[in-house]
Formats: sequence, C-alpha cells, structure tokens
Amino acid sequence: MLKRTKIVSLINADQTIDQVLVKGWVRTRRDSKDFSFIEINDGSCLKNIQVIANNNLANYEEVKKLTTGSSVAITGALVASKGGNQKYEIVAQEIEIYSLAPDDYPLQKKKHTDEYLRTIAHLRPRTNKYGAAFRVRSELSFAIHKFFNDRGFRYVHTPIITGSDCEGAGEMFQVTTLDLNNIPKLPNGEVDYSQDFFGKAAHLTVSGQLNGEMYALGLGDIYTFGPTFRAENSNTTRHAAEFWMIEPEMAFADIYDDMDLAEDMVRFCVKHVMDKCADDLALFDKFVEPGLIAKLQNIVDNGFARITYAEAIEIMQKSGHNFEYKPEFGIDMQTEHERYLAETHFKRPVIVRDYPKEIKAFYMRLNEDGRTVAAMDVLVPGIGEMIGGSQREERYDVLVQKIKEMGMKEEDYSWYLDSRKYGSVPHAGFGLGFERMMMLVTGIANIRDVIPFPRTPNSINF
RNA sequence: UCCGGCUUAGCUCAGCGGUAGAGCAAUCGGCUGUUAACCGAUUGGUCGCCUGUUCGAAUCAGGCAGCCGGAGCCA
Repeated sequence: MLKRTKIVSLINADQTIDQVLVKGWVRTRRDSKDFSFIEINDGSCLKNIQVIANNNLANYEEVKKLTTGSSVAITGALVASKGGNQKYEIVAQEIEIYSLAPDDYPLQKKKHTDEYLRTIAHLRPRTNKYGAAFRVRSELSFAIHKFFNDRGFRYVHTPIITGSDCEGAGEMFQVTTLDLNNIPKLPNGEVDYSQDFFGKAAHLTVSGQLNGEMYALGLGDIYTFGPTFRAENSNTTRHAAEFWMIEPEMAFADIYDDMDLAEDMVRFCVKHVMDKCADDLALFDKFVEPGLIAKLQNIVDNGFARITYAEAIEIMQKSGHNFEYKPEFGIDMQTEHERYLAETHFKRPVIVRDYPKEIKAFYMRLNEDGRTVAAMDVLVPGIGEMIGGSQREERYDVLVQKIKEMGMKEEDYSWYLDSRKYGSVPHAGFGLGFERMMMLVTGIANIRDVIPFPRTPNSINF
C-alpha cells in the first residue's frame, strides 16, 4: 500500500520517483487537446505540484470536470518537468476524486482582498497568502518554545479563568453560569455571586504575569504562552479581544537582564522563521511588505537601540518634528511618538526604559531617583509597542505603599504579597503580544489576518 | 468610544439627477506542454436598509446598519 507523500517533499526531492501518492486540493486546471495540467496544493508548502492527466486515464472525462477547490488523491510518477517553472511534475497513473467543489466555491484563481477573505475565514487557509501566514505562525510558536527551552526556562500554564478581578491590565470578560434572565441578588441589590459556579465573580485572564511571578520565585526562569482576553472596545489593526501572549519571568534578574532577554528572543525567533519559512517570507516580501526580508535581516544583524524615557523625550524635543502632542517629561507616549522613535529616528526596534512611575503599573520597581520605575517597552517600526516589561518591585514595604497610593485594596493582593514576604528576590519579566510579532515577521498589517479566527468587538463568527 | 471614508453582478470596481456598465470568475465552445494560459459566446444586479427632496434618485438630504482607516486604551 503506497503511503501519501507531502508535496513539500516532492518539490525538494533530489531525484525522480517511479510511483508516489499525493493528496490535496486543486488550485487550477488547464486543458490541452489530449491531456490536462492540474495544480495541487496540500498546505505543506507554498508551492503547488503540477500533475499531468493524460486522456488514457480511466476516468479522464471526470478529471476534466475538476474545479478549483476540489479534493483529489493522485498516484503517479514524479518526473522532470518539460515546462520551465518547476523542476518536477507528476504524470498521473490514477486520479481519485474525493469531492468536486461546486461552481460557487468562493476562492477564485485571482487575488482577493483581505477584507473579503475575512468574511470567509474558514476557507482562507487555502490561499497562498494565508497558508503562508499560518505556516509562519506555527513556526514562530515553535521558535518561542525552542528559545526558552534552550535557555532552561520552564513552561508554566497559568489559569485562563481567574478569580482576581484586579490584574490591572484592562477590561475583563466575565465568566458565569448564573441565569442572566434571573440573576440572584443580595438584599442590598448586588449580585449574589455565592450562587455562581466558583462562589465568587470570575473572569477570563488579561495576563498570567502575577501567577507567573510566583512560579519564577520557585522554579527560577519560567515563561507562559497562552491565550489572553481583553474586553476593551478597541477598534484598531493592532488589537483583538482574544490574543496570545508570551510572558517570561526571571528570578534574580534586573531590568537589564530583562532587556537582553527580550532582544535575544525577538532576534532568535526572527532568524528561526527566516531559516524555516524562506518561501513564505519571500511571498510576503513580494506582495505584502516590499523590503520585509531586508528589515528582518537588519533586526537579526544589528539589534535594538536602547534609551531611557528621558532621553526619548529629549530626542523628540530636539527633532524639530511637529508632534500633535508635545513631548514633555511625564506624558504617556502616544502612537506618534513611538512611531517617530522606531521608524524615523532609529529606523529599527528601540527599547525605552525608566518611565515616570505615574504612568506605569503598581508592580514595577521604583528606581533610586524616586520618580521613575524600571519599566521597558520595545517599540518596533510599523507596529509600535510589541513588548512591555519591567523589573518587579521586590521590596514588601515599597510594594504595599504603591498599592495604597494607587487606590487598590491590599487584601486583594495578599497571596501576591506573600512572595515579597517570604524570601523575596529581585526578578523581572515582560509580556509580548504574539500576534504583534507575527505582524512584524510577516508584514501583515492587520491583527485580524494573523489569527485563524479573530475575535474583535462585534465580531465572533466561525 | 471619538473622527473620517466606503457600501453597485460571485470578486474588484466605474457610473454621481434621465431609468445599469467593465474586468475577472462561472457556464458553453475553440485552441494550445500549459504556468493566475489564450480566443469567442452566454449567464448574472429590487445599486446596504429606512425616510425625505424631485416629474424622475444608484446619483441629492437625513437616519440606521455593516465594513475599512486613523486616534484613545494596550500586547
């Protein structure tokens, strides 16, 4: 019994083969007088394999009805192609038709707009561009795991459902089994969560960081890589309600170790994808973002610029550039500022650190100057903020003070504070939006096009 | 959530007060070791929805919806 061979193996074969079995979907069929050319794609690589179907096939009349999108199994000989565009082709000995796609198959043999393909997100992995995008997504995920595994980081699975409604990273989706048409209430009118599934209010996680810190302070170096949810009404090309985040956390590390890790990780992952997905990246370089490969090579070769927030403000003030929001110490950086720094001034990724404490989260470590925190953001051309991280405040008293200052309840963080109470050590970590790294690597400009089935405000189809 | 734009054939668009068009796709036929093949023919639309202005609305005005882009929030 002949085993199926994937097309990627045949494309890269080093010699002809008497008999092979390929299975896939028809991309196009071109008829000649006595035979037909059929191009088959099975998703194993960007390229199709060309099949020659001669009229001596038992079911040649059926073969001539093959439409774009139909599925087939083809047994034949892998031979040198007489045509110029491919090294090998298959001369079919037998063509089994699994299924003929009717003439309303939505994918035509031409370029479709991304907007249209979003309306048929269940079929877009059958296109060249989206096939490439999701092969890269898989390879990029693997690169993340490989990078951390090679460095001895442990992969920690932090909870998706959280009972802490104060992770502090944005609006949360509530999780409940209460009957929304008949909500149990307390005498004071508030919802009686004691009757809910967990006996208290529950939400989808917005970050695994606080949990991740606990494991770093036991296992040493850890990372999380999983889905994250934000109920923000964000309508942009860079935000989704459900996205994947990578959150490493290192014990016995400071903000400089953190920046080194972020830069090393991005450069490793970019290099990995360049090595493993050359054909797919070439497609993006040609049709999606001209100059993409040169941009990626620059990231791999030259590394990131590093400046402090104060230096960033000064650079912008002296630039003569007309900003809508004037750069002054203390402002939260706007998109225009991030883009100026990464795209115009440095023309490569830049890490900005030591932000004013007022604009950053409570858990970030207060610097010696008393007015900045050891936070760092990685700003990337075309995307803006891709990574946000910090050295964590490990001093119990300072952290409690910060929690109070920001109007939060100390008792809500008792378990978190335990880590500072018992054997606290300096530690640092960051959060990386996986889809944003996908956008960097592929040049795809909309986050909806780098997630298989994107979830955004008012959109949860498929 | 705010600002702007768009919505006409399966897809991409033109038409911008006088009653519906093109290219591609599809279907049929022809031709050819073809390469998103080529040539010819055919099919295909209550012009997003509602209301108004007008003798007459795809076209002008108002409202609504959806989509897209920018901003904010952030990853």
